Amino acid sequence: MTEVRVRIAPSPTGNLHLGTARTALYNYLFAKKHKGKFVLRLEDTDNERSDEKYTKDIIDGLKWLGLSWDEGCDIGGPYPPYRQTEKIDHYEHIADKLLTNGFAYLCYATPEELAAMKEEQKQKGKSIRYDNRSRDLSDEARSKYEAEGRLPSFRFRIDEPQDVRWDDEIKGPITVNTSDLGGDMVIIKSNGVATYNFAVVIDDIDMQMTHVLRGEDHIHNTAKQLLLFEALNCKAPHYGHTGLIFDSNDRKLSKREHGELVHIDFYRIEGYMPEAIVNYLIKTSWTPPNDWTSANGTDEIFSLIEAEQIFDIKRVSKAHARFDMDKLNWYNAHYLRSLPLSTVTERARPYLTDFDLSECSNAELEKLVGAVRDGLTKLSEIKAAARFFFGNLVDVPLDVKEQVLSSDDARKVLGETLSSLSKMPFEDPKGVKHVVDTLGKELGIKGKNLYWPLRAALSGSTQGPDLGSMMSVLGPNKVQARLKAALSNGNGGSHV
RNA sequence: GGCGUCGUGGCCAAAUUGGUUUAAGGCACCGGGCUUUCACCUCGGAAACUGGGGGUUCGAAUCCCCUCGACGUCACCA
Repeated sequence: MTEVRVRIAPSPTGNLHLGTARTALYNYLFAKKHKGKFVLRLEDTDNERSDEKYTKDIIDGLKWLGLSWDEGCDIGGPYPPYRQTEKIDHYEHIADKLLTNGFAYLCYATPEELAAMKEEQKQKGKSIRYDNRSRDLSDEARSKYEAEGRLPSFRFRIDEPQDVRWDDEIKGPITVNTSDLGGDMVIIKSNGVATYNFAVVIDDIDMQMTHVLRGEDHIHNTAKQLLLFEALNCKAPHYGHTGLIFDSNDRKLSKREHGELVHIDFYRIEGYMPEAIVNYLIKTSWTPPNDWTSANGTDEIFSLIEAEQIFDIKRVSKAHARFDMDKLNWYNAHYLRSLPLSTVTERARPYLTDFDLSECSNAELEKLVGAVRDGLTKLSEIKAAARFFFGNLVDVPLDVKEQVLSSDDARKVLGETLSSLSKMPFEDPKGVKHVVDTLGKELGIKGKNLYWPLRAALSGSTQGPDLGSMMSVLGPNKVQARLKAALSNGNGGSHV
């Protein structure tokens, strides 16, 4: 059996898109599952829109997700080049061959003429297509056009009608009639550059691809490409087409309509865990085998590694995927609190640049992150959640002061806690909490009346992580300072 | 418009590929427990006659026909 070879072939005309990432994931998983090779190829023949910065974003994004490839435009491999602009001549050379075999011909129609033709077809209510007008140009006509200085494009003959069929890895049998392909297709543009459909076929041949998994917006391209494989007398790869990703209104996810929401980088910046994105993206259109449960005891949560073992292209849904931010958030919250604390802490650092991190050791920072991570859905929220920790004192809003700190009971709680500080095992959250509880019992104060004054005095808010962890994180010095401050101006001072 | 693909609770989706499924599970939602609130965790609940209509069959979400809807595609973009 030949080795499985698949690829992701983005065009660097924009940042890494959610859909591209999902397709990359499926290809990657397919390769891993079959112990094959995964290739990253750049389809950059559109020199108008291509940009190096997009190439960087795409590569960085794929790596961030945890994907790696065996061959690619950045690392090379046995079938170079992996960038279409570096093999323009090669495409033209193959096109020449098609020309001499009669599979292709030169077309001298100008963009204006083609536009006029389409306009006319539109007027008549006919479907828009190329009318194959240059198929059998006489030598005289050709010389005349040449003399006019017209630059020809290469067109590939598409005989019609004729059914093109293939057994799609995801959708099952698909049939497309050549009459619906829009007429003879351009394979080399008049500027000498290969079109997408032509370059892809040559590349897939050169790189010996065995499977092509991509979005269903390529179904008609597949028909065209299959014809090209035939003309080139090469074995075509197997194809699989996934449904596209839509929003809740059945609109395709697009930069135009959804802005940054379609870019992987947006999620990285917002503080989503790559593990969550990967898990979510894979799960949107694919379900693990029925009898499988992950180490987590569920078939919802799984890692890339786990997916590599059990991925089966046949279980990719035929239907469209729907982007569901709630579910993504659920995944992210899950990973935020189940990933190793050290990992989350490292990833949290960039979000805490407002604070003076030299103030705390790495161990203290981990403790802090550990205390607040349960309440987060994404890391960008940690700035607000962790604010209470930094600085010796804390700002207590006036209304909180009045409502929570001004009563006699509140002052009693603060005062007693202050004098019990020496009894508190600060390294142990539960122990600290226990001391507070005991104290409450002695004072005959419990519930909110007991906890809220402490919360307010220590963090400026009545909400937040568990009181014990909070005090433990703050440590004796800050706790003492803040309790004192609250006690000294609990009746109205507005400064810290 | 032509051609193509898809259609199971509010959303995603399973159903050993026609047979104990009185249609899994997750998200969201609602309620109980745990908790100082929120959250986390945990337990439970409500929610679909499988787009609609016909067939075939002892039996259909699964097969056939019709119909509706959504989306894709009809470039010298990729």
